[in-house]
This record gives sequence, C-alpha cells and structure tokens, in this order.
Amino acid sequence: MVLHRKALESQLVSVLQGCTNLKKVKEVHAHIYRNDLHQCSYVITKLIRVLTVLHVPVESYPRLVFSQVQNPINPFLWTALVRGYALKGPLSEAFRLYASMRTEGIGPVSFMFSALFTACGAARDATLGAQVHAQTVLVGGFESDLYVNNTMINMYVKCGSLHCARKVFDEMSERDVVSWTELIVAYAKTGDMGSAQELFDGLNVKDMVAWTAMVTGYAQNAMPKKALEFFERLQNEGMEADEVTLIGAISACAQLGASKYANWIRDIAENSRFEPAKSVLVGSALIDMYSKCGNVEEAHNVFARMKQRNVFSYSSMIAGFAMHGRAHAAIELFYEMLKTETKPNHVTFLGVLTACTHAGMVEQGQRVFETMEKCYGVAPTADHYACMADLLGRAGHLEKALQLVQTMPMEPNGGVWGALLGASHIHKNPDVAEVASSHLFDLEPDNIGNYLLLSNTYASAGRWDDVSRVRKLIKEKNLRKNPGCSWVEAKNGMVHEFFADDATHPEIGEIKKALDDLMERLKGIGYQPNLSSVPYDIGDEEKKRLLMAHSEKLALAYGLLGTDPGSTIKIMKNLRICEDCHIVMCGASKITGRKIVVRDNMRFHHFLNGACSCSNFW
DNA sequence: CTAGGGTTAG
Repeated sequence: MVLHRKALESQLVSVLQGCTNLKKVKEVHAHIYRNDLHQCSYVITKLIRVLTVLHVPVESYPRLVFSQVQNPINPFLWTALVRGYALKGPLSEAFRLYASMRTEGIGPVSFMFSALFTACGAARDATLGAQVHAQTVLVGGFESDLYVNNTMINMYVKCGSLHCARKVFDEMSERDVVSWTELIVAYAKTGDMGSAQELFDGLNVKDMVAWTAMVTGYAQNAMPKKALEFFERLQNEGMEADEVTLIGAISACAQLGASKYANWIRDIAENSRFEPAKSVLVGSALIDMYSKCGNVEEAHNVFARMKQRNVFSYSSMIAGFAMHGRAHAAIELFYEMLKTETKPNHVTFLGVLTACTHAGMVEQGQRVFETMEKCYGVAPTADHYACMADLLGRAGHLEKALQLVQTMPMEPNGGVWGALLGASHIHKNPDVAEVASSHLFDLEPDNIGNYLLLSNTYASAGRWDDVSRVRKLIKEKNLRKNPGCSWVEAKNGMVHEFFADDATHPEIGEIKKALDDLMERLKGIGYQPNLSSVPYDIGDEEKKRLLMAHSEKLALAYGLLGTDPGSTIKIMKNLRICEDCHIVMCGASKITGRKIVVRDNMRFHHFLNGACSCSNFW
C-alpha cells in the first residue's frame, strides 16, 4: 500500500511537470483530490510551482491550495509560494511568508534564502537583499553554503551592486563554476571585458556556459572578432555549442557583415542539433544576420523554412525588409503576422514604421501609428515618435513633424530630435534645424554628427557665418570628425578597407585608373559632380577633387576590379553615403550591369540598372 | 534550486 502510494505521488508529479496549460493542471488537481493526496507536501509543492510557472497569480489558486494543507511543516511547500512572489511580487508578501514559517517553528533552509534573494533581485532591491544577507549570517551556518552564496551574488548583480557581488565572491570559502560565471557575466554587462577576461583566465574548470558567457560578452560589447575567437576555442576544447552559444556567434557574424562569416556560421548551425528550421532562436538570429550582411533574400529563405515562428522571427524579418527598402514586403509580412497567434510588440512596430519611412509611405505609416495602441495594445514609446518624426520630416512635412514632437506625451529623446534634424538637413531648413540641434546639444553634447548636420544645413542655405560659428563650437569642444571609411568584399571573401583620400592600398594605381575610367563613362551619360554634396566654402575644382576621394568611390572601383563580373559588389560604409556617391553608384550599376549593394550606417541600398531600392529616399 | 539568450529607431 505504501509503495503504491509513493509510486502514485511520483507519477502525479511527473504529470504535473508536463502540464502546459491551466486546464490540464486543474484536471490533475482533481485527480489529486480523488486520491486523497492534497495533504502530500511533495505533490502540492509541485502543483504550486507549476501554477506559478503558468503565471497564475500567487494570491489566488496557489494560496488556496497551500491553505488546504492542514499542517504545513514542509519548508519546500513554503518556498514554492515564496518563489511565486519572487517572480511577480509583492516583495513584502514573500517576507511575510518567511516570517510566518519561522513562527511555525520551521527552521531556515538554504533554498528558502535563495528564494528570498531571487525576490530581492527581481525587485532590484539591494537594501532588502542586504538584510537577507545579514539574516543568513545571523542564523548561522549559511556563510559557507555555496548555493546560498551563489544566489546572493546573483541578487547583488541584478541590483547593480557589482562591488557587493564581488565581495561575496572574494570571501567565499568554496566557489564553483556558477559563482565565476555569474561574475564574468556581470562584468561583461557593464562593458568591462578586461575584468571578465581576467576572471575567465583564472577559472580552472571551464564549462560550456562559462565559454558561452565570453562569446556573448564580446558580441554584446561590439568585439565580434574576439567573440568568434572564443567560439572557435570552445569548439577546439571539444564542447558542443548549444542554442545560446550559436546565437552569440551569429550575432558576432552579423556585426562583421561579411558573407564569408555568415555562410561559415550558417553551415555550423545547419549541422548542429539546433538547425535554423527547427530552432526559433537560431532561425531568428540568422534572419537578422543575413539582413545585416546585405542578403535579404537569404534571410527570407531562412524565415520561410522555419517550422515555428515567434515575435522575434517576424520582427527581425520585417526590420530586414525595412532596412533593404522593401517596404511593401515588410508591410505584407506584418499583416500576415496579424493573422497568426503571434502578437506584435513594440519592436515589430518600429520595423513597420521604418519600412514606411524608407518608402515614403506617409499615410500608411500614420495609420499604423494610430492603430498600434488602439488595436494591438502596444503603447508608442519615444522611439516610435522618432520614427514618426522621421516619416513626416523626410516626406517634407517639417512643420507637422515639429508639431508632433512638441505635443508628444513624453519627453522627446535624442532619436526624436535627431530625426527632425536629419529631415531639416534633407530639406535645407536651418530654422527647424536650429530648434532640433539646440535640444541635441543638451542631450548629446559629444555627438559630432549633430554639429555637422547643423553646419551642413547652414551651408546649403549659404549661411557661411553660421557655419563657421558651429565649426568653432566643434573646435572648442575638442570633438573629432569620424573619418569616413568603406569596406568591400573581394572574390576570396577578403575585406578591403578604404579611408577618404586613401593611397595606402597596394593596388591604388589601378584603383584610381578604374575610377577615372568609370567617371569618363558616367559623364558620357550625363553625370555631373554634385557639388552641393561638399559642405565647404571652397572652389569648384577643389570640391570635385574631394568628391572623387570619397572612400565609397574607392571601394566601388576596387569592387569593379577585384570581383567576378557576374557577382554582386558589396560595400559597407561607417557614415551615411553622400548624394554624389549615391548618383555615381546608380550610374555605375547601369553602365557596368553589375549589382551593387551599399550598407551605410542607416540602411542598405541596392543599385541595379541605374536605380536604387531606396528610390532616392534616404 | 543558482550561471550563458535573439529583434529596435535619428
């Protein structure tokens, strides 16, 4: 009889574990009653845990179940409830439960402290966390408990008290790989990869999670080459990369933006247990990567092959279409998404709105903006207002854009004023540019781009006195111009880099000659240098010379020389492509019959047969 | 039971 009961208990627990919805749980609960097991702490603890995971408010169902236990002396039972409050709050209730448990004469246990630390961490309450910390010391016997100390480190990290976390770590008598990894991640998140690396080097037995923390850390801190180095080292150690590791590496490849790396990691992913068609995470990461590498077709291939899609997959694909100027595809996909179970979130709407912006679809964008809260329950953030300011402003409705910014329900951020400044620059409106930049100089005093946009807007209006006033400001602030830089992929996947007026490339002679030839042929079809692209008060000949030295033109010339005639020329630039270069790219695609893709710091331009996917709207 | 996670705008 006893044996039978035990078997039934563990059977019910495992059934509970597999419950994915409330209805099933309720069925099992009825079964528990029928078998007279509603006093069994083991089963009831599991029941409470499952309910919490399914986001049932602790106050309702779980508490009811708990209260039906006549003599709750099992600390696991109490802790299950406390963990529920740890996830959703309120924090005070978690502590009230802990106090009641002690009054019931139940001694403190390590996992109860862990639950309390989790609660403090989730509430970002370091003060309360420190009180629990003091409790563990006061009660005694927990100072050397590895598990308690690890959750304590985690709590301090979540609260942003890295120093306290480090102190706990330094004073621990025994540490395991979890303790180390927690700190490594904490340093990585603050951008301190030096300390992260130092800790990692001191770690004797490194497991896959620790390695992955380094891959992800370097990827998140914009050091993609380092991230990939660690990814390869991890594999050389004989460890199998899992989903999380792959995502870190894929994100690093996305940052590099080169097809060589993209195809390399794609291969690894396809041959892993987490192939993109089956893993939503890996699939979504690949969509983003291919979009950022200029290959939106391949991004869509991955998307189409995925067996399951979630809000990340859809949002990434929509944003991918948007940055490649495929606005209609983006919006179509958005409506397709609305027919599924997947609900759009704030990121989805950013993608849809940028798609409208990049295609100049003002009315469509306004409609989406107006309905996002009403119909889909997603309240616009300042970023969405930035998109709207961009949408209206670029389309030439500067007054409307300004009005929107001045009446928006939250404080405009740098993105909002920046969009307005960008639009003022395009439409050569120094008055609106002045309003926008006065805010930007407060919000982002060191962002040189804003000063340059204002100064260039003055230049386009011929207000040279104002130009030199802004120039002086830049000098006083000791700000340095970001040198323009372009890369182009050669045949073998090698990436060649060019700065403006750069003569360091070994084949610079041929490159210059190829550029001259191209210019001659362009002139034949009516090209004239766009002198207004040069914001300096200098002679026309000097302007022409500066234009010809732009890094993207050098990269284009090298692309013509160094790649197969049938292939796409892929150029990347760290700044926004200038108008003259844009015209030249259009012409070059017509004359040479080559497909040219340029990624500037804003988006992708696909040049084919004399036209650009951005419809000259950028 | 505690550690590593993806989309975003000027």
